[in-house]
Amino acid sequence: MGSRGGGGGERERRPTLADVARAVGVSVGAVSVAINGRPGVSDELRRTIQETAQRLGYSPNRSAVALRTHRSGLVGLLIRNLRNPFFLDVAEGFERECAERGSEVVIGSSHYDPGRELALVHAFADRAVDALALAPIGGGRAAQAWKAATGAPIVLLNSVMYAPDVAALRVHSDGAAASDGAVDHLVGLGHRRIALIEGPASQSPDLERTDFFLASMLRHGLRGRVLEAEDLSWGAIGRRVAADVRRGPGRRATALVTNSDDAAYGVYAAARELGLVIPRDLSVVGNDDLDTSWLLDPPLTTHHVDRRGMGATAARLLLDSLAQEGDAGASPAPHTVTMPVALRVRASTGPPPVEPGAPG
Amino acid sequence: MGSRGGGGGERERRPTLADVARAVGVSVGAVSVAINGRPGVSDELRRTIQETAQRLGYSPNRSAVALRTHRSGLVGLLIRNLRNPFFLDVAEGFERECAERGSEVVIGSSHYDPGRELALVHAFADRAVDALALAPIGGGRAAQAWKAATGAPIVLLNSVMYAPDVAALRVHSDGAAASDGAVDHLVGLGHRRIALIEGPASQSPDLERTDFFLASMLRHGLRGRVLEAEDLSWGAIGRRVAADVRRGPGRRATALVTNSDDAAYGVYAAARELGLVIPRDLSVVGNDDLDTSWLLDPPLTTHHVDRRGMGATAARLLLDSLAQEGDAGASPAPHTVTMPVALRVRASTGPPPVEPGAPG
DNA sequence: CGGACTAACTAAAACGTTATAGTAACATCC
DNA sequence: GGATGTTACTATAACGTTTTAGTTAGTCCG
Repeated sequence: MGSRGGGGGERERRPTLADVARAVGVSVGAVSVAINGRPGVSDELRRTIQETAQRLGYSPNRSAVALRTHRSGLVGLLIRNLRNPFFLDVAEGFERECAERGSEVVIGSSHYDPGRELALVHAFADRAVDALALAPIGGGRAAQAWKAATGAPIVLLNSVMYAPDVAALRVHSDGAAASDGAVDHLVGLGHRRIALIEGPASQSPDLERTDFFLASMLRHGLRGRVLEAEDLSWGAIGRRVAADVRRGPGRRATALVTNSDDAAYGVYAAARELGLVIPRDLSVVGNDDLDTSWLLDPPLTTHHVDRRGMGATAARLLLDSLAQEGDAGASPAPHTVTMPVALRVRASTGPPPVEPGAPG
Repeated sequence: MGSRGGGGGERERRPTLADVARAVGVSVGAVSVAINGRPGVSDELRRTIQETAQRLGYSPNRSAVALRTHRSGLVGLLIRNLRNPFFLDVAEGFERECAERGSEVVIGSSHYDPGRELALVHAFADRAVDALALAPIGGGRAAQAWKAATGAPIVLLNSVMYAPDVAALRVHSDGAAASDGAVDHLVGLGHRRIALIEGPASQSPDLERTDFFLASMLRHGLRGRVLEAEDLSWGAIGRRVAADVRRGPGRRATALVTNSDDAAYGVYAAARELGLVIPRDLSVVGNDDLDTSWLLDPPLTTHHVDRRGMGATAARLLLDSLAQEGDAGASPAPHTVTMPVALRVRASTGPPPVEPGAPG
């Protein structure tokens, strides 16, 4: 029954380098060198050693390796919220790529709390985590703290303006193109009063998104409005939308742009409660193209971006940078990758409602 | 500018126990004992040491601790697919609970590949991962491998019948109740030809779900059908549904039960392509109550379960079991927690279509 | 006052690797 | 034929902890 604890049978020690060495009759150094494929042993001995290791079921103790080499084979993924479906897909791509290259990923969620974010960065540093992918929240001390504590590579996700002084890799979707795409589409349909839904500045490092939106509006000679919700929960978004609707028919926004499909879902929920019909009363543009978005009622107009590719790219940048680290002195230039976006026009956008007393 | 690599300034070594010991003028043993709050130093010295450690910015090297104690402070979470929104919420609850108790979580995705699942189990074991939460795929060697390699605690998620011989903790939602709830509801609406959509047996360890479904049907004197899709992707589900629909009006199922909301979404997608209107032509019951499910067109009838609570429960069981391990010899009894489910009746279910030539 | 006990520490041995310095054997070369 | 390498190894010192076995000093007690 192989019970554990109590008076049960003792768990046998897992084999170590020393066990393999003893079995073959050589020194542990030779075994280490042979197994890691470094030069220094004859081909024949290497083969013997590898066979014996296999036979004994040897596999290296990663804690010992990490202690000795300061490399843990762990890559950190620090995101704001595990439940965000956007980062889920990113995480999927990230994990896949890491797995392929022999790294495990340790995941942390900041829950939008700067203190927790910083604590996780230090926890990762204590663990000798080799590299970090960070979707930061506002403030911006985390990336610096990581660099200061470890000097190891870091990639920032979807945060163009964040911590510009930190030598970081960056991967983000093309925010300017997405903004232009959404605004051009809505203006083309006849909308003039268009608003962007945002969370509080402190929670979002994608502040440039707001700038992009205002710029896109300006190109059409329009002044964009920004509706700042307390946070990005559906409830908070709903309250903010309701407040805008109370401004009345001639003043409320006829179209809402969001920075994520998830936020757009919040608008859907609010519209349902307010008795507004999308798109007859209100047009909505999302951003992410989550799988479920075309099953919604109505299907959501949104920007598609290759989220999994984004995660994989982030992992690739990180691991490449890690591999280069030992090489020639030159530190690799901080690299930025911009992922293209594509507007998917669906049924959540239409012409604005005709207003009483309006011309035509 | 603190550049890295090249000829840049050297990163200074992070302080160790020895540094603190030197600063205070005591032995490293004393410092270790003082910092970990174990008895053996005077209160005064303890205070001095802790202050000095704080001042120097000391924090323990987890690799060294892990090497020495065989405890890494890491908990493994091994799921089938990161993109599954169900396990996302579970992961969220799990991560939160672990974080609160000072463990980091290292995440792995089997991608429904038994080989990869097994490889990850061994990778976790090499890392001295303290405990494992596993959402296994069919076959069932992974849990055994974990026990054999580590003897450490394991909790199985939503897999009642899986590896019954392994002394594991188990957390799952109440499959029998969910099955009864769905079938009773549909039969109450007048349905008689009800089918369950399933993936291939090899991919799903929730095989008891099928049994539950057949039993629920039998209680009404009905014979349930099981539609087995090649896998649980929307495409595969769509093909299986299309095949059933081709059986013709008098023979095809009028209602479909799924084991997940995600699978139900696949049915929605298929219905849309086949020109079937839900619920007029086909009723659908999901299982999970994902956030998006009530925004769908039409809102999905489904079973709600506290997914985050499920993850938190799993973490709690695991960490409690870990804490007990050192204690009295008695190994804690394998514990099973069944999470209650609640049917949310929405608009995806209605009376079956009236069939030509049927009585009434 | 001397033996037994406790409290508060120190010294040193692990834990399982990797890396460095050393050694023995053997070829190379002027 | 001795200096000079090269090759294939061995022995051993780290890495930063925890833990075990001492060591010293102080207390208690008869």
